Amino acid sequence: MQLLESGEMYLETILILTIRDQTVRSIDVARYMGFSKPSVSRAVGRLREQGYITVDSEGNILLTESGRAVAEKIYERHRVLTALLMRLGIDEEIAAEDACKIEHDISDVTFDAIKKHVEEHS
Amino acid sequence: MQLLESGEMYLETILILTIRDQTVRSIDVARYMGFSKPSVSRAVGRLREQGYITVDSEGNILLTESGRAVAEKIYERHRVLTALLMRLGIDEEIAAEDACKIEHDISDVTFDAIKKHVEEHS
DNA sequence: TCCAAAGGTTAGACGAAGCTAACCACAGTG
DNA sequence: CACTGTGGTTAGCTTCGTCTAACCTTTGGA
Repeated sequence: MQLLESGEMYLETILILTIRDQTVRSIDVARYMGFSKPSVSRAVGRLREQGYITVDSEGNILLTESGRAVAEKIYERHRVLTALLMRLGIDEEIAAEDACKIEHDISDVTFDAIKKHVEEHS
Repeated sequence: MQLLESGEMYLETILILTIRDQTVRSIDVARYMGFSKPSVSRAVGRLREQGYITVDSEGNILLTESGRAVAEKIYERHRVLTALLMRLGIDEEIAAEDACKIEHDISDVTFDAIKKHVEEHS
C-alpha cells in the first residue's frame, strides 16, 4: 500500500499544475505527463484511495495534507537536483530529465547531504 | 530489445563476480543479488539472446564484448557515484545503495560532468 | 432540440520482472 | 547401484503501470 515512484510523479505533477493553473483535472495531468486518460484515471483512483488526493464534484484534484507533503518533497528534490546538475554545466533540459529520475531513488540522508552541499557552495 | 535497468544490474553483477571469483554461474548471481534461481535463469537467457553474455558447457557465464562494455560502464558509474556521495559525508553502505539506483538513471552527459567534477576536486 | 465534443471510467490486454512449485540432469558417496 | 545434493529450467502466478477500445455523462452550440 506504499507509494511507488509512479505515484510520486503523479503527485509532483499535480502540485506543479496546481501552482501553474490553480486547478487540475485528470485530463490536465494526462496531457502534461503524456499518458492516456485511463492510465491517469486509474492512478488518480489509487491516490484517492490512499488518501493523497481528493477529487471534488467538478473533477478538480486537490492534494491532501499527506499528498502535498510528498509532492513538495519530490518537487524540492527536483529543483535542488536540477540546480546542482546545471551548476556542473549540464543543459537545463537534460538536467531536469535526469533530476526527475534521481529524485525518486535517493534516500533522505543522501538528499539532505546534497542539499547541504549545494547551499554551502552557493 | 534494448537493455533495461535490470539487465544492467545483472551485467554489473556478473562483472563484479568475475573479478572476485574468476568464474560465475547463474547460482552465484542469484545468491549475490538475492534473487531466485528461475529469475536469474530467465535473465541469463535474455542476456544471452541479446548477445551480452555467453554460457559455456560448464554453465560459466562470460561477458561478450558488448556485455563487458555495458558492465564496465555501469560499474564505473557505481564507483564514481559512491565515492562522490561518501565525500559528502554519507555512510558507505547508504552511498553504495543510492549510487546503485542513480547509476542506471543518468544520461552520459550528466555522468561525464559528475566524473569531471569529482576528478577536479580530488 | 438534438447532436457532438469533452472529460471520465470500465474492461481487457500487454510487457517487465519478480516469485514458487516442480521437474530434470548430473556427480559424488554410502 | 541407488540416493542425495547441486545447479538449471519450465510452467504458471503476481504486481505494477502502461495501453486501446468502448462506453457513459454532461454541456453547449447550430
